[in-house]
Amino acid sequence: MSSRRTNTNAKPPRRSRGSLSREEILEASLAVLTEDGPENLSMRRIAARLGCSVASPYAHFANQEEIVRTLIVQGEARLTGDLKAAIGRSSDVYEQLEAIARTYWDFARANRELHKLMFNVGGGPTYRRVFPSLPTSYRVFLDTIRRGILSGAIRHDRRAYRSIARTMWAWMFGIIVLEMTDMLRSPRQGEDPIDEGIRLFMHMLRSPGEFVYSARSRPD
Amino acid sequence: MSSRRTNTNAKPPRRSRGSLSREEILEASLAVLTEDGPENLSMRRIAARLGCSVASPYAHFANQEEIVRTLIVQGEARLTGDLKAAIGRSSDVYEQLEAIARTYWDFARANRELHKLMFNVGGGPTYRRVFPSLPTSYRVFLDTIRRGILSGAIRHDRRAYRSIARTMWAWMFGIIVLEMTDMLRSPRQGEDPIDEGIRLFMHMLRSPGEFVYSARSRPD
DNA sequence: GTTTAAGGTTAACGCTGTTAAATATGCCGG
DNA sequence: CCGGCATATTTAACAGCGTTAACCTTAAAC
Repeated sequence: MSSRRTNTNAKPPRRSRGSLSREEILEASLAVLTEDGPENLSMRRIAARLGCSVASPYAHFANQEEIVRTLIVQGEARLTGDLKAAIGRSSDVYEQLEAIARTYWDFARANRELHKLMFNVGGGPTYRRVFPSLPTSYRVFLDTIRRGILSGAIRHDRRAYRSIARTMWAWMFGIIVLEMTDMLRSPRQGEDPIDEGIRLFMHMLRSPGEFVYSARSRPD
Repeated sequence: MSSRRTNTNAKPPRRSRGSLSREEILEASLAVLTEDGPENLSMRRIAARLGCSVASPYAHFANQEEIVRTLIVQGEARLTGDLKAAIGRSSDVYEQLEAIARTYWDFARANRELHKLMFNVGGGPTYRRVFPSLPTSYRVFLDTIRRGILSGAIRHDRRAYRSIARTMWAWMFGIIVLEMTDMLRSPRQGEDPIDEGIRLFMHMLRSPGEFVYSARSRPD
């Protein structure tokens, strides 16, 4: 049998010239990411979903890293947008901080694989220094703490806002990562582990003190 | 020239029969891990370091996952030992908790790549459910909080010890991960970011309250 | 000394990212 | 309407990854 008759080895339809765009590639990458997880986000799976060959995306992105970094930056932008919208719903600093914690938590749960990729947790490609300096999402949180202290709503040493923000941010980040990697035994039925931490930190912020800022308190 | 004369294609020296052991393989794996990071912990690099062929380790371990899991379990045992030694140096619960936080921090900094592997942060092979239920290291921490509350040193609701432990553990874990992935702007010169959090949590624990335990406090 | 089983090696498969070379296609000037 | 060009797309290849079947060597048992 001639190979012309059998369509077994018929060439796959070639994609026409301008039919591939950065947006389309990013969409397919995000789809692969959310369906298969960051550890399976490969160029070949992306190409398969696009119906193009493995090398085609390289005409639009320098390499896989550029795709991943773009996904991360866009995810960061979405998270930052969510956080800004959350603090816009109240003028009380404590309510704003609660809203930030819950919004961050909800974002991570609604975009598990993307969040893993963004913070390089749970496998997937590893690239150094994705965020330029401070992530904008953290900036929103830091400024909220700072506003609360400067306005007097949070009665702590002015110099302490960075320390408080770092500690509370680390808690939020940690509880999310632990939850998303199944390393967390949940609290009682019907409650998110984020709630107990919110209560704890809110209590801490409401009780005034100079405790946070003290130079070299470590005993030696 | 006969191939016998040139030693260019001389066969590499074969390892004799019992010369490979589980311990030796684990040592080489740990060396590759600490030198090249979890994302480069490959069977081929391990074999190269051992001077054996790629397939030899498969006579001693079922697959790469078993090697990684063993490294993780051994790392967990070391960390748990460090934590137990740390709380043994004092009988005051607050000092014990401070010691746990600093010990955990020091362990992570002294074993960066191992810690990344243990908690699946910063690339490397990903396997589900490495720890059976609760990591023993967390168990040590949880019991310390529990002792403090039951003894009355920490004046909080008895039912709250799990919540407090989860929150403080998530903070420790988060600050370590953030630091190890270069996502943390450090506090002032000469101070570890762990110190400010310790002060904050110690203050919180010393101020009594029922705030932590309250059912369904989330507004709806 | 011969046999045997266990451990070591080799080569291969399919997966990964990446790239040089070949091919096809859309567009633009004539 | 058609030729030529630029470039998007494809193909095939390379190196490295985990894994395994088949082969080989060696140490020990008899």
